Amino acid sequence: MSAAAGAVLDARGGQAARREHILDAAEACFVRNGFHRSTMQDLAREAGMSPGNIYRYFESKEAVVLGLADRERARGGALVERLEREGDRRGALLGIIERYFLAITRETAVLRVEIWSEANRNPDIAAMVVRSEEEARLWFTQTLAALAVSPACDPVALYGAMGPLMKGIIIERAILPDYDPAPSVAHLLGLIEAGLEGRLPAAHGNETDR
Amino acid sequence: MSAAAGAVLDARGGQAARREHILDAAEACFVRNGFHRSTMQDLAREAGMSPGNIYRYFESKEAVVLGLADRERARGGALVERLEREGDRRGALLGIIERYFLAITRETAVLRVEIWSEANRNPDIAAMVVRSEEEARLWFTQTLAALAVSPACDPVALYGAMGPLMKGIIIERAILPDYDPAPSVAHLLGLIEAGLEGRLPAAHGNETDR
Amino acid sequence: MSAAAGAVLDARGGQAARREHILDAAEACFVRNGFHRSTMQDLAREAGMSPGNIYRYFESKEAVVLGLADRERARGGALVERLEREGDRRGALLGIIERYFLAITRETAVLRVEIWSEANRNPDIAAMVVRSEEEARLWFTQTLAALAVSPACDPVALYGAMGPLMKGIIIERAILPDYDPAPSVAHLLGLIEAGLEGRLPAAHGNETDR
Amino acid sequence: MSAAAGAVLDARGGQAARREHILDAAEACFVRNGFHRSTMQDLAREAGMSPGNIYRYFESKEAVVLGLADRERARGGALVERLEREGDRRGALLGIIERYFLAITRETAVLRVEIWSEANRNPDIAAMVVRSEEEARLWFTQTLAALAVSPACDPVALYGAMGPLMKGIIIERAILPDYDPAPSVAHLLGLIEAGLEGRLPAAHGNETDR
DNA sequence: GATGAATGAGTTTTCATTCAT
DNA sequence: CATGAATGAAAACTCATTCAT
Repeated sequence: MSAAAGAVLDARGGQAARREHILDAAEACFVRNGFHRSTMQDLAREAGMSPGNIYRYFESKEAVVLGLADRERARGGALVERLEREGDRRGALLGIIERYFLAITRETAVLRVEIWSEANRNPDIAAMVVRSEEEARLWFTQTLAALAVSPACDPVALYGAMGPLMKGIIIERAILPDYDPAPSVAHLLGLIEAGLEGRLPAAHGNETDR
Repeated sequence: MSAAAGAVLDARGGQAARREHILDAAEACFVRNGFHRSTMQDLAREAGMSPGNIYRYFESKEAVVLGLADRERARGGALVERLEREGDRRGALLGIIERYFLAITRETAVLRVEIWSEANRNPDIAAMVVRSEEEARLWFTQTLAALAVSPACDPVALYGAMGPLMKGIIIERAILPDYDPAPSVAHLLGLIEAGLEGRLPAAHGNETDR
Repeated sequence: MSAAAGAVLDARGGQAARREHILDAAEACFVRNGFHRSTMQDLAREAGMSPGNIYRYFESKEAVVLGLADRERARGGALVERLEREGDRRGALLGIIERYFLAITRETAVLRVEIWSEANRNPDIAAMVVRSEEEARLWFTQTLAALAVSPACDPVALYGAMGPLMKGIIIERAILPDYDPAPSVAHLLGLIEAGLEGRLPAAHGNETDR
Repeated sequence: MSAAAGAVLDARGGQAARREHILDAAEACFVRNGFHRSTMQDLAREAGMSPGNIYRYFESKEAVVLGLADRERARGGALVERLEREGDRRGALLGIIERYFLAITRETAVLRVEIWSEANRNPDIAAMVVRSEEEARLWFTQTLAALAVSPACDPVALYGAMGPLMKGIIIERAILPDYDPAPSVAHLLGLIEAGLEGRLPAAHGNETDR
């Protein structure tokens, strides 16, 4: 808040830091009250700045959600990068699952549902969500391919099985007050294990064929 | 659902039929634009009536969403009942999965995401979602228990594995333009099959224990 | 409610009786919630009839208030007439004061305030109020003149002193929860007594002359 | 109240001055059309600002009326204080009567009736009115006690006689187009004079006892 | 006559966005 | 740069009034 501190922020990366700060505030507000029940005044109060000032960093309220969705996406990428730098691919895979599913906070889950819901009406958000999904799919299939221990392993099919399960864990975390993700995560890990070994418990006789 | 039935209901249906009619309109609007971008004017136009008239049937806009969530819940129960009357338990289980997951429309999926999201800020909706989940859990575990072909079958654990998967299918249907639920449904059926036989591909060594 | 009873009402004085019935309902509603917080639906429910039907007897909601104000006025006249038929002028004067001030109900007082307030914005009501005041003034001055026991009695000046006092009693009855009108009524009677005897405690040296 | 003072307040007055400004506008509107026929748009136009801006200073339309009632109450207290500072108690008493009854404007009277009427349905207003009455009662009885010239003076009884008279003057000012309060005020002064001397023309034989 | 469902203009209130300071 | 007062265009909701039955 001091003039000196402000000057420092302004000089180098001030713009970006301010955006981050606003996104933090927005995240807190959106998790608490959802996107549509949070006003720009709320964000401003939470961020400790004036409403008008937010518009110096984001074109509109919608742009804030978009920024939030994008940050979530980028954070996933950054975590992956860090985990891969720190260890092997298997560790990265397990780390991602640990962080994004086993240890997911209700806040994160709620925010994700909020973004998915917003994608239904905001094409920019929808595009961001699709891009995010695409990046995840790409990384997972590549990682699974690299970790395969059997030529019968089909990374694409495996990720096809993992995808809904992962999203479902997030939903349950968001909507069920006492949900414990541990069993589902264990199931997810079992699924991965089986898939990497090429024995994905798959389709068999599909009884609901039309 | 047929045009004829609709006409009969409209002609002399009274209070309940009007509510249904409004809920149909609301569903169309909410799927198209989401809850918060749909105005009461929109609903009224879609329903072919005046805005004020909607308030004869629903106390508020929130009550419309709640009514929609409740109708979805009740429809599930009704479908279950019909399927059980028409055939055996296995048929009912497969029928539910066919209808709610394999053949799910994007509209239904979007509406579901909308309701889940709304549960984050509307306690009435949250209660309705929890109730709905509870009813589903109860029916599935009972049905699975009845269909078990091995004493090792654990219906509660099995439903714990199925739950996120089912919700994830709905999410993917809602957010991914070209999503085909068939593979995931096949996976779900395989999971059920295995679970009923008591060979649920379970926890094993949990590698992400903290 | 029976067809026969309805027919009887219709044949003779039905119109007037229905108006009275509606005015009763309106009075109850207006006392409870005031004119502006009472809806035509409220009146209809209270009157046990449909909203639309009220419009067969009153042109508009405003006409109902006007009708109520007029009925209050007419009732005063009728009471006066009855009292004068039953006894002497002094008895009539005391009877009016007993009924309209000593034994005034909170409901009546509230209704009166409601009408006075409505006169501020509805010219028809204002005219009715003025007419009502005029009739009262006329009757009181004539009666006071007839009852005078001294040639020094000035009925006009006396009524000028009584008027505000009487209205003030009504106001206090309406706005003060535990108001007891007895002392003020006693004062009013003392004032009349003195006035009739020509010793009205009047102006003396007016210290606030401008 | 002077144009100069108003300008000063407007220029750099902040929150409180803006509230005053809005209350002035509200007063004008309410006197002209009554509370229920004045819209927030009307207030805004009269105040020379946007409707939304009023809500920065008042929570709701009801809060505006409450603010107005409170300002009237406070103004009375302030006038009393000023008069007492400027002169003796007798002067204060006469000054209040001069200002609030002899020189009362139709606007003030109408506003008062509006507030009394509103008290019938708004509990906050009712509480404010009761509080206001209580303050008046307290000040008058204390002042009368101090001014008593005879041990027989009963300030409580005296105020009991004055109260309705004072309110009645306001009513007549509000509802009678050509009302001149002078005679009634003279009567009021006579009453006070008599009361202070302990010869209140009181109850005597109450002829309407039941 | 009577009903009550329906209308739709009008009202309060909110809030994203702007802009003078 | 930053503020926060101000805007004004919606939006939810109400209710006097109408009219098909």
